[in-house]
Order: sequence, then C-alpha cells, then structure tokens
Amino acid sequence: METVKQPLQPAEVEMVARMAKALGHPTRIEILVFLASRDSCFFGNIHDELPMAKSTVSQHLKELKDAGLIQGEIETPKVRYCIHKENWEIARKLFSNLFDLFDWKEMHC
Amino acid sequence: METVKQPLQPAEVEMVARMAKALGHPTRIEILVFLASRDSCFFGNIHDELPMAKSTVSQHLKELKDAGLIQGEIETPKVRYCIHKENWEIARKLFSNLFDLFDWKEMHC
DNA sequence: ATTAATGTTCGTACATTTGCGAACAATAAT
DNA sequence: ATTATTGTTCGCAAATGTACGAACATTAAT
Repeated sequence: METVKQPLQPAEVEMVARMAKALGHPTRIEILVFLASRDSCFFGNIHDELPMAKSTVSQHLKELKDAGLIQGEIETPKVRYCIHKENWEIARKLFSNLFDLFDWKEMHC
Repeated sequence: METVKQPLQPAEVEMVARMAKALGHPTRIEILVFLASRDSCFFGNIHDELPMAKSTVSQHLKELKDAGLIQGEIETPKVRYCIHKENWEIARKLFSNLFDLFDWKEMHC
C-alpha cells in the first residue's frame, strides 16, 4: 500500500494553528508536564507549582481548555484538571502530519 | 531495554513553547505547507499565495526564521526560503516527547 | 545616473495576550 | 447568618502581535 502525502486541509490548518498557539507559552507547557506527572491535579496543586497569581494560572488553564487540550471538572469545592485524551490524540496526529510535510523533500538552500 | 518517560527539561520547555508559538498562526502554517509543496520557494511565490501585504508576509517569515524553523538565503535579487531541516527534526522530537507525556497515564476525569 | 525588480524595515493603528489584585460565586462548616 | 475554602471573573496596565503602506536597500539593466 502506498503512502500518499496529504497536504493539511484548510480546517486542519486552522486547528493545528489554534492548538500550537495554546502550546505557545512556557507556563502552559509546564502545566501539561505537571498534569502528566500526577494522578490527581486540582487547580490548587497546579497553582502551587507556579510562581504566579491564581488568576493568571486560571487564565492559562482556560486557554488550554478552550483549545480542547485539557478538561476541567468541578469536584466541589475543587476543580480537577486533566488532559483531554481524545483531542490530545487529534493534536498528536495533526502535528505529526505537519512534521512529516518535509520528509520526502530535497533541499535547495 | 526499558523506555523511561523523560519529563521535558526546562530548556526544552522553553524551546517547544517558542516553536509552538511560531506555529501558532494559520498564515504561518500555510507558509510551511506551501514550502513543502514546491521545489523552489522564493519570497514572491509565497507572497503570491497569500492575500496580504508583502510586509506582512515578510514578518511572518521572520517569525518562522527567528524560531529556527525555516531559513532564507539571498539569490539576488530574490530570497529563497526553505525549511530548516535540522531544527525541524529537533522540533519534531520535542513535540513528539510532549505528546507522549500522557501515553501511560490513566484518566481521573 | 536612472529605472526596474525584489524584499526588508519603519511607523502607525488596532487587537490580543499576559499578569495582577480585587471582587465575586458556590459550597461546606460553624 | 457567618465564615472559610476554592477557583473564576473583572478591570486595569503593560507588553506583544498583526496588518498596512511608505520608505528604504540592493542589485541589475538601460
């Protein structure tokens, strides 16, 4: 079976850019690394790890959530944050396709 | 041989965020897709594809270049742009590590 | 010396992002 | 009812990003 290089479709371009933008801040990468390192991740745990105001942490979490990369659920009075597994896999594939774009390309500079 | 999950090092966190940020705009993704689709990519070719002023295109190219993802070389009077293969592979690995972070993780929400 | 071709840089305007503390909301405990 | 706990939202300020046209730089051609 042949592998055909698929260019990213317009909707995929938008989505990968959207997700990349959400990943485009060190604090948000830190949050993801931290989420991956723990079983239980309440907001407070995340906030404790980061040298910034809770309102700022909350905003970064909101950006990750709006991009679909994480999810949060209320466990009154706390909020538990987790990776959004399904969208994370979608993101993995989108970025994989992106990085494969140049695999069979000869260079001219 | 065992595979040990390596958390991203601080310098890697910065770098992946830096690169993600550069990828975080649809136009810049379009530029990369276009670069991948052609053998020869002069500035003019890229500009012709995009519905925006050349100064804007030039800025987007500068962002990609500053992030190390592409390179440009002058072929007077034109400028040829290409992927930066070496850094592109570095980026691929950084993002791959990022997306692998949650591979062995059970969900709690 | 002028003119043409190709891009970059500059100056400006507007929008978005980042960060903070204060105020607020929701629930639980007293 | 009050108070305590946990996060979110609001309002603000500063910084950064996006886009444009004009001006500029470089080289080639006339």
